[in-house]
Amino acid sequence: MEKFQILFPYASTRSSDHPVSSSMTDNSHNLSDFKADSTSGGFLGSKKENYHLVPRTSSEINKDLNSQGASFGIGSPTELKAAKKKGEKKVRKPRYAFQTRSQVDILDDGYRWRKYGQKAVKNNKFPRSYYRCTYQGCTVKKQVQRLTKDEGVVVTTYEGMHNHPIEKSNDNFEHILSQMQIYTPF
DNA sequence: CGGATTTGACCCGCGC
DNA sequence: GCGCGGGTCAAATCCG
Repeated sequence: MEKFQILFPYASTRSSDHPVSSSMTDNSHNLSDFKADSTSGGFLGSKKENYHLVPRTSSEINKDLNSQGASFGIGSPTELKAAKKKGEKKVRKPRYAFQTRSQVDILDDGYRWRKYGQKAVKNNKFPRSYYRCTYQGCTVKKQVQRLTKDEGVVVTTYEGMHNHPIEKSNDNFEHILSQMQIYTPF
């Protein structure tokens, strides 16, 4: 595996005057709803390197990404049909993004993901990949994209929370320890 | 053979 | 209404 480190993106000054919006409205099979709880994201870290998670709000993320010239469609609503039909408040599922510096795109965070799409992103020569957690009933998604600006940087965005434990039997304690760090930064 | 990936089609919201 | 950008579906394909 390969080492990578988390960067703390911050930058920005401008705008989100046009937050890219997207559609998330989903489809036919009603996914079991997210239990949107806007606090903790339950993902974690990986192997041998320790790193910190930086939870952020959608708008913050948007700012960052926009300012880096990589428009990432975060910001959007993940309000679902369910919300519609139930007349509930539009809950936006929280999204958490962070950047890492790595040669590889697939950061192994301990969960098992199934790729369900890949799209070219405007202003970016690298495609964005979409993954969904394969655990039954778990609707967590994540997308990964590399910045053209600096192709050493990979942006990973998580959406939703896992409703189950990590699947992988990870190699060793180091991994577990790094996870513990993740759960306590608040 | 079964699960994961690939990849083009499809769908939706938004701005013009 | 149309086209565009972004997100998802799903059939075909790949791979263990």
